[in-house]
Amino acid sequence: MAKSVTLKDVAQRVGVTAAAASMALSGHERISAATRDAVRRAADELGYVPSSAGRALRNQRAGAVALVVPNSSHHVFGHMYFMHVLTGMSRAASAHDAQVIVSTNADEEGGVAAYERVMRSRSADGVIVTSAAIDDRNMERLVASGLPVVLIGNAPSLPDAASVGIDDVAATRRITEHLIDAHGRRRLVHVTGTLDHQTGLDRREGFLAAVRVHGVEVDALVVEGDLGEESGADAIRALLDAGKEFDGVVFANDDMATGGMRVLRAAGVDVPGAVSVVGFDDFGLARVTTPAITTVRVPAEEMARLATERLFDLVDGTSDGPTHRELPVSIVVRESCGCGPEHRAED
Amino acid sequence: MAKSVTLKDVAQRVGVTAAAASMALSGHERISAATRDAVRRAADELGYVPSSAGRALRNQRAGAVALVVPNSSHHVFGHMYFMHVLTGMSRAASAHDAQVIVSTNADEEGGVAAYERVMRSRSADGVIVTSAAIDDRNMERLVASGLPVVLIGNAPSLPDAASVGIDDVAATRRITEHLIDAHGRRRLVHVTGTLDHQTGLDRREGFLAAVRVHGVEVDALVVEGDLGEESGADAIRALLDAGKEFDGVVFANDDMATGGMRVLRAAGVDVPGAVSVVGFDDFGLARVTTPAITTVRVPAEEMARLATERLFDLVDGTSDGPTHRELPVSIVVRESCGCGPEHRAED
DNA sequence: CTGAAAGCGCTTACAG
DNA sequence: CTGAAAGCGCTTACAG
Repeated sequence: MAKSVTLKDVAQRVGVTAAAASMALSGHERISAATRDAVRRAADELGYVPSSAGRALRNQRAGAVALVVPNSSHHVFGHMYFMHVLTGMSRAASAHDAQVIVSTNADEEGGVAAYERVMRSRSADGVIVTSAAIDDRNMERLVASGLPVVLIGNAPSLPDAASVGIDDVAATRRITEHLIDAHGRRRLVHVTGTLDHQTGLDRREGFLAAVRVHGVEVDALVVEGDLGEESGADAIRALLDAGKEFDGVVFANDDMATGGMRVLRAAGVDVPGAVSVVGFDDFGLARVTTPAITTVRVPAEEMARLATERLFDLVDGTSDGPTHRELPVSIVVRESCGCGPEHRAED
Repeated sequence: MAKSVTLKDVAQRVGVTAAAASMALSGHERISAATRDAVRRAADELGYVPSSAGRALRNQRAGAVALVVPNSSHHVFGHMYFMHVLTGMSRAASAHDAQVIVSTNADEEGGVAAYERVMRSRSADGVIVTSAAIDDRNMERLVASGLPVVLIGNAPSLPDAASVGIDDVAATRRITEHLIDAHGRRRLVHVTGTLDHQTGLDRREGFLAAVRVHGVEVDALVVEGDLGEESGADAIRALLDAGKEFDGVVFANDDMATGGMRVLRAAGVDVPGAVSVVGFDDFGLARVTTPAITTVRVPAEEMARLATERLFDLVDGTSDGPTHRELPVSIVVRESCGCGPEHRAED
């Protein structure tokens, strides 16, 4: 490793101690303006940047936050989602001069879960966890340990956890009602997400609430999917093969909607003429399919930004206990439901 | 911060010094098997994980590698690309017990570039840089500084840099030739990427080489794009408005191809009937459009994995100077060119 | 063979 | 007011 510039180097050049140089750089008042400026100039000239390790050790603080991605969700969520989350985290972390560590947690069964490794090694001062399965024991342990954690999403089973999410139930209910009210659809199908994740349960509940209220539940069908494009295709194929009749499909995400629409088209079923389709997420895919998908826009980046802000509060001790923050979502109306050109229905 | 378990805690429980405990955990031979096991058991029981800061300070090594994303390329590359890169990096980093830091480098004009901050603060032992502009002075400085850096992509202007890339020229030439040879297209258009990036130049060169060799350069048109979906749309719209005639378009990426196809469809031009279209990247988008896009599959994850392996070689000093590694690419034949069902043409 | 010091780079509490 | 020690957690080179 190339020898790097330390505080001592800066101090020596100015003829003060490292301690004084440290204070000078931090603007401590006991250092005269003259030496303060001299030290800062020297630091600039030498290209001094504080050692993160030295600082972390002394301050008992890593100056970094981590994004932890449970194994289970590797296939579960599309890549785009994580990019939005990373972008949001980076934005917040930059504002706090902190680094972002990504722990895509390969395969760790027994032993300390990757969640905890990051924390116990103090590489990060806190972690953002997203899309963990409901019964993820490691999550529970981590939250119980008292280490700073903020979840993205809703976790009713972890009431002690700070979290930032959206109202999946209400959103799915609204978009389902759009099919019923605006398009007169009555024979509705819901293709669920993974049901070991809270979003899967919530979106299904929202769908069921809508059909119940509108009295069209007798014809409603629920098919289990896994959020993958193929599972959307499989679900529709199974329905068609079984001779089921339906005029609207509420997919728990856009990926499945894409797969489902592909099968419908191949079967000669017109979307949205014969069957209205809606999705969920709007992470990029929904806009580029043909027809473009009417969907619920999940503000992933903003969720991540807020979650990270909250995490810093926790780390700094500037906060008052865990709270759940809920963000509004909007429905982005495109073509797959039968509406005209794209527009957005605000919350 | 919750008080964490240190080596001293482990040592005390067993009744040895921290130094001995350290050696025991690392399996140093001077520690007897009995105490070695006792220490390890104690470490397990207490949930001891070494402090990354302590270790980094002592070892003069962060145990982390960073992914640096220049500002300039925020819009330039789609999100998917970065996820592939991150996945590849994580894989390699895990194998070396290293963390991955993401430096999405907000806005830093003067002063030390984010590139260098990460390195000088020794938060990371080396960095992977992807998609830097050709004339990025900070890149040059970083490479010149001798700090471990590996580029993803080709950088002929930085011969001293280790890098992992693909042959953009050959790949674009091949896919252009596919339009000429397999589909008899003669009036070809190329919509370029950003020309301040090497891939932009290389893909254009590949296109030009193909039309030259096949004697169809008289009708060839080159339009400058910026890799964004809209710029693909704009390029085609301009061509149509100008009354240009063409029967094949080689887009420098799939995003632009998507935008271009949208405009063609809106103008009533059949793809691939009247105009064949091909893209580049295959990061996910090309598969879901209608028609699906025939494209060059860029092995981004594998490039990142190899680049990271190379980076560790550099960090460890296990390597012999900078080298450029080139990965093979394949052409994924789908519908937009006029071919039948999807298949892949290997390199 | 083993015990314990030294020192990585930093910052703050303490001694003078 | 200012100088310099102490100590964060770790590991290895050194002293005994």
